[in-house]
Amino acid sequence: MSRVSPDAPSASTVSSREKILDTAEALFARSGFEGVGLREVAMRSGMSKSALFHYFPGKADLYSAVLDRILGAVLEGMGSLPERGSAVDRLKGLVETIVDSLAASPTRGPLLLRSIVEGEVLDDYETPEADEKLAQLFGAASRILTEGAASGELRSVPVPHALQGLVGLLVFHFASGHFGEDLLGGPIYSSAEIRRFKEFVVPFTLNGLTAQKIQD
Amino acid sequence: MSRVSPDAPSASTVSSREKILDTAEALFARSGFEGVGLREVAMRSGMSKSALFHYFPGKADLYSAVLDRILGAVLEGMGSLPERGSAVDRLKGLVETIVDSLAASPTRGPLLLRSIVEGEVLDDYETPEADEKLAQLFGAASRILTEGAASGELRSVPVPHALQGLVGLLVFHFASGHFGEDLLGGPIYSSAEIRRFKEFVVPFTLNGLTAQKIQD
DNA sequence: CTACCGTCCGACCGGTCGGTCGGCTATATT
DNA sequence: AATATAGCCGACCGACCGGTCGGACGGTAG
Repeated sequence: MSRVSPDAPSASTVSSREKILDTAEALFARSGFEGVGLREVAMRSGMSKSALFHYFPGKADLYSAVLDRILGAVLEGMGSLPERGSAVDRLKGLVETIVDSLAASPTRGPLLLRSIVEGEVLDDYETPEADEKLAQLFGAASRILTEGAASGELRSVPVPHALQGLVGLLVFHFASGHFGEDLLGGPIYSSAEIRRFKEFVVPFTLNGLTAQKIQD
Repeated sequence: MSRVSPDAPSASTVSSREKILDTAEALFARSGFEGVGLREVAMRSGMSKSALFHYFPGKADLYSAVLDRILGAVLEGMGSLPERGSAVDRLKGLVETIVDSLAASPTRGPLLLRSIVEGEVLDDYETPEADEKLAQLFGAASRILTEGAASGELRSVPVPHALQGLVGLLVFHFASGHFGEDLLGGPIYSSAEIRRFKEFVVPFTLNGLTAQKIQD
């Protein structure tokens, strides 16, 4: 037994499994959990539905795997963020990094937002892995907010509300689909639009969270 | 012929139709368009599925009617807002009014957000009535932003981005379900939480959009 | 050569989907 | 009394759902 990993799969397994994940990510992002049929996932992955069940025990597990992969990608992007320094700078870096992660693939925002909104009826895909990643993500963000408030750099706002506001601002923008494109008058995932969005959302967030007096 | 309206329905018609709308609104908000079966809507409305088709030609029409009713309610709440005065005050009034409208029923936020996210695959329920109401809503909001920017009261931000940010901030909060309740540590639709949310989101929005200099 | 195992398939299962159809009943009109 | 109409129902349709099952195929190890 010379295998390094106890479950190292063959090359074709890897490609098939990843192909399924890619396909499922795109479809789940577009149509949601209930709106996607495993037949379509399998067909677009170039295999039969039975083969799909060879890699994932069921639809919910497939969804979980997709969600977990996205959370991992977002978290990975946050890995290089500095842990110390000006809270404003760190907050700016956090927002820009999350925007970059969401902008990297047009499926991430929609899928994340759907997973939240659809979470009411589907607690199935709440895996420990995803929970852990989510906790890390929010932990890093809330650390910036609390430390910034302690140093007086940021306004003292309720951290949970600020976190939820950030999610709403950032994730929704990339999940708004036709609605957003109608409003903005063009594609959301063009590099120009991503730049414009950053130019709006970074100052908006910083202005909203920094300690400033309204001159009246 | 003493009827005032040419299609004035009987009392039972009104109650049945409204019962269907109420039931459908709750179910669509929880499970989305694809996740709701007309059998369940009919059963919970106290009638057979066939009777449901007597009132609505199809599932998409039912969804459209639900959506239109919600947009009408939000728009109605905005009717008493002043058209003149300080842009900051008007913006504050707008945000608080929208929050009140969304907080009035726990189905409105989820349904609105879902209708946006699911809009990719379902352009069916884009009725002229809903489009008109949406245009009025955004028109009122964008008027505040442009006039405020012209008078120097507000920062000069791209209006579409600001509108989309507002939608993300406000609608997402009330549509975040279990996710939001876990984050906030309690129910979203309690009067205490609604007050806390206002206390966060109003200054956050005003600080984000008013013209202030970051002292550095 | 044989036995095994990962990969994949077609056929099938019970069940649910949105939607249709013909007909029943009660009320209102003529 | 006869007719029309609104409101409602049970039965049914073809399509699709997630999931199961037995087996085919090919590479690899003994």
